[in-house]
Amino acid sequence: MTVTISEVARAAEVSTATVSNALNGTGRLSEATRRRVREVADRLGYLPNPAGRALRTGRTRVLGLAVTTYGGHSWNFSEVAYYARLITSATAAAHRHGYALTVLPAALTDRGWRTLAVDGVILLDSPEGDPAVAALRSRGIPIAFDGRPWDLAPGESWVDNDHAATTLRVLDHLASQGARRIALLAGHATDHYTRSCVEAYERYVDEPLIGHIEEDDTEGRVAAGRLLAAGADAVYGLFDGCGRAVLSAARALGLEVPADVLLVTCSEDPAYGWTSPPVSTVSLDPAGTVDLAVTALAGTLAGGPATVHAGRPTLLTVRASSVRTVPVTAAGAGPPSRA
Amino acid sequence: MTVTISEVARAAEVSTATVSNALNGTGRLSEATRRRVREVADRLGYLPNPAGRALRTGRTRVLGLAVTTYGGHSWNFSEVAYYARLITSATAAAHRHGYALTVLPAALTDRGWRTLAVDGVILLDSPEGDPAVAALRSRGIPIAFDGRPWDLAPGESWVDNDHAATTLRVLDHLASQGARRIALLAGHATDHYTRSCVEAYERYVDEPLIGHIEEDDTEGRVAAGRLLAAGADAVYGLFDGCGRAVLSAARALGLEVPADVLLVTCSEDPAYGWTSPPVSTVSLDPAGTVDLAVTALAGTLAGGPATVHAGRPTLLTVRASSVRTVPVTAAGAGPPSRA
DNA sequence: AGTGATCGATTAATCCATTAACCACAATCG
DNA sequence: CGATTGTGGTTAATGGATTAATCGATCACT
Repeated sequence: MTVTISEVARAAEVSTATVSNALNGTGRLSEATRRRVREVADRLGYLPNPAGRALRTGRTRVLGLAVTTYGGHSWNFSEVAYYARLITSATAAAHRHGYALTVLPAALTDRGWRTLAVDGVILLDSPEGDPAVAALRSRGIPIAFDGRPWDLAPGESWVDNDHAATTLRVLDHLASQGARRIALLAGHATDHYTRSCVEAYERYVDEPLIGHIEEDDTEGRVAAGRLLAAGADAVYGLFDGCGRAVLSAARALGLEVPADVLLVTCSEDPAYGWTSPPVSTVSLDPAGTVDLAVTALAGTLAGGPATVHAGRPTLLTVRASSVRTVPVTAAGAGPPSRA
Repeated sequence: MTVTISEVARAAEVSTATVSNALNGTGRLSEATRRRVREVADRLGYLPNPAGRALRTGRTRVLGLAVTTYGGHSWNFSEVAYYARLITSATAAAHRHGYALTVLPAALTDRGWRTLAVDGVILLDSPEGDPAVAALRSRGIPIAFDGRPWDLAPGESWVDNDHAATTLRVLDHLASQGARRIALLAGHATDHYTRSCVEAYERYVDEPLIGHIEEDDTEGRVAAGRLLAAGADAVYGLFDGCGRAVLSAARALGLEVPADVLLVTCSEDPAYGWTSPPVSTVSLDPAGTVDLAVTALAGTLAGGPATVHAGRPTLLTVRASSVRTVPVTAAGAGPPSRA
């Protein structure tokens, strides 16, 4: 069924070493044999057995992508556009560098997953004291971080936006639209993203008003409702679902957006351009960011140096939900509000 | 750095065969040695080398997921909620069965990807004459189809919805709301999904009016605009972006939804519940469907029989966009229209 | 002619785990 | 007591590719 290197060798009347060298462009061979071996290999439909190769070389040409943020709550985040974009972009980037990519389960340290063969791992929003980091390091598996890590070992790359700056920009924008009491809708996670935003927010406002949303939509609505009930006249949501949660909660309380409550949410979902009213969003460009992380990891694996891309740009798209006066439609924004 | 089976054997003062047997629960060993070997392996932090194991057993415990539908246009579909859901669900399902999952590039037949080690592959919406099918079959790699295949080899499973029935149901719904000239917004692909829907549509209407959308948003808007200009008073969109395309085109032409144009789109995006107006959607439950495909594939790999799940249920969520009279809000639907 | 390079290919070791075949020893049976 | 069965392991072959070491042959140079 499957043809091995020795069958090619036999057919081409050379040794397996010659076949290997011919196909890999290594060793010292005459152009004639090199070509002949290649032809024979093609004719026979030879495909190197990945297991054999991996066993010998110790490399698999596979990268892992792991989300450790939501520890226990593995994989409920399938609806979050942020991850969807990120995963597809990471896959494409890996392919570009000649790697396959497999998405690892959150419980990276479980038995059974320690046996998975990957040349390197991209960790998303690794929280403080992440056990996955220790596990990977002890196995000598190179890491690249998407989202600033808590501590960095030599040779490790990372990529991130400047979340504090982004937060300040959003808060400034909300304040400029007349917001007096800005609330923050955050999550429970202890990753760097959440913490940076919360810290920036707490430095900015006099009296912090923070709600916590997790994957569950109902919980988000409740948290948003509490913020509104507590007198918030503007909300900045740090996660994708926050926008819908606030819209929903506002409606339930009989509040109008943006008349009574201003709203900005972090999201990659283009649909926020078509909601009623269209919602202002902050895009973190997860696709571009993870692309850099993958590229950095591939570079490291190829023997290159570690790299850091801090402060990657974010994009605030102002839509009707956070505008009190004249609608300001930025590039890429949705249609004007009809409210 | 990494500890091999022979180091464990040496430490436990047994042969490597005994270690292997002890750890895998095979062979005939006394409980005492079995336990002792396990302890030593734990203490040393032994992890079986996947390459060595794969080489010997011929199995890798990795599944591949390939989207061949959009042939050349690889990976622009990162924004499509359908795929995002599907990929994450497939990953979770694979993990549940003890497999890792890697998403394969569209150009499956390219050199370099033929060398990837997977025990089986799930093909999404495989088009007619799909070269990937032939390639996989010739390599003896088991296939499970998500979306009815064009031809089926023994041992292959497939899963699909009943697209003709779903289409009829949507068309009936639109007709019941007073639509006289229903247009279809489809794609260029030749997969079974597109074809089933188009055929059902063509049998249903007297004078077909079909537009073609592809990944590009602008193109979609243009196609939708043409349909509306041609006098369509209702549109059924087969893909996720169709809803936004029609909303956008209608607005540009000064048409109201649902007053002038009724709209139903296929989508998994919850955001359609918050658009203005909320858009009726058909959910194909990609997560549940691919889960069955993965399970079927895992079953086949475990020696089980092939399975077929035809006619998996779809869910039509009626929202304001396709209701002329009193809003009918089905379970899971968004908020009532405010128009 | 003898010494050294250089070329072109081969030999054989190696990566690590699995497993069929085999072996030493003790207990059981006729 | 010799033959059989069972127990608890070991030995060695195997899977497929890579690669350091080696080797024969040819050619150049002193």
